[in-house]
Amino acid sequence: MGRGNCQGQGWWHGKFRGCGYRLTAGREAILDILSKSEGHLSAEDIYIKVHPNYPNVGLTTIYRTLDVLSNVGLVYKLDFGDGRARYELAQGPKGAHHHHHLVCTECNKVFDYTDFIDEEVELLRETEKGLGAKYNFKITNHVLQFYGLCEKCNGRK
Amino acid sequence: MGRGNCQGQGWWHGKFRGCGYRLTAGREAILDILSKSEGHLSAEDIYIKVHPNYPNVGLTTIYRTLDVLSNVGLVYKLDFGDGRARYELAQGPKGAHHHHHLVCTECNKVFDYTDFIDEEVELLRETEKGLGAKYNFKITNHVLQFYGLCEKCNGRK
DNA sequence: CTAGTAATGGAAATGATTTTCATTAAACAA
DNA sequence: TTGTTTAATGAAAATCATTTCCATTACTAG
Ligand SMILES: [Mn+2]
Ligand SMILES: [Mn+2]
Ligand SMILES: [Zn+2]
Ligand SMILES: [Zn+2]
Repeated sequence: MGRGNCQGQGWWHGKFRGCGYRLTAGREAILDILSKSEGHLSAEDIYIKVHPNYPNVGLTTIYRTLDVLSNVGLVYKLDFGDGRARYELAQGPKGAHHHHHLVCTECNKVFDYTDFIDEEVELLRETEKGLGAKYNFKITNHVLQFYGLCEKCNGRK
Repeated sequence: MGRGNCQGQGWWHGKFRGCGYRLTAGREAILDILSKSEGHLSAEDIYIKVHPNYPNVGLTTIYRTLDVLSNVGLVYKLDFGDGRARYELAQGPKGAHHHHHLVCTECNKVFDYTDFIDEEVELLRETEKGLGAKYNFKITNHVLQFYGLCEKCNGRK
């Protein structure tokens, strides 16, 4: 990374710096990996991908950075029930790419899908409104995931 | 499955035995606690409640039994994102009591709700069908949870 | 450039859950 | 009832993702 140049790098600079966080090499490396990979990486996945280029970025920093990034809203922390958190970029250069997840309980592959998103979002919004009113609950987010067997694993039985 | 009930036993006796599992004191104690408590107990919660009456039932057995029970379909294993699994009876003597969850991210209380269940279930079924067809995915279950601040925690800000 | 302090990495700690293994006790046939 | 089979059990040790500690480093404003 060239020193002294704080502008014109990644598209996330503005948002990141705007929240009062320092922009370090390790953090950029992590964002870089996340933006170049197909989502759903675990902390260790990221560590393994970052390490060759930044051997001095430790796993601890990966965890800490992912925490910061998800607080800032740049990444989503996902839980597919396999005992380790997964992370994906909340938005790309073009903006948010809203999707939901289909998880294979056999091979643990995760599939993004956007079909039905509109109806889902519509119902979820309505439900949130209704529940919020009835229970005086201020809903901030939700989790909707489908689990099952992917084509490959289903055929293999 | 389904086999004659032995008299004087819990309502789960038939289902449990029908699956080829032995019915032990520890297992009955755990089912008993689950059926008498308002759901969402962690393994340790259950251990603490079972221990006074069955001091010789260890935490290991609690975990093992909960695993068996959820395989048999008698309990649901729930994950509210606080790092420990929670368990609730899948059905009472009267049958299934389908509900969804509202989780307070501040005090970690979990609220059951049945409102909107019909619309939710309808949409979920439709989505499952559509996704199953499009991705050749055999969907077996789903998770839908809302997170936010309960009345108390929201007011306290 | 320098002071102030956020960020870092490696080691140790944490904590829920699982595994190991010797022992106990359901289930069932005799 | 009694004996046989083998599932179930408890205590301790192991796992393993994530967090905490703490001494050191390095962004950044001034
Ligand atoms: Mn995704
Ligand atoms: Mn519940
Ligand atoms: Zn699969
Ligand atoms: Zn609350």
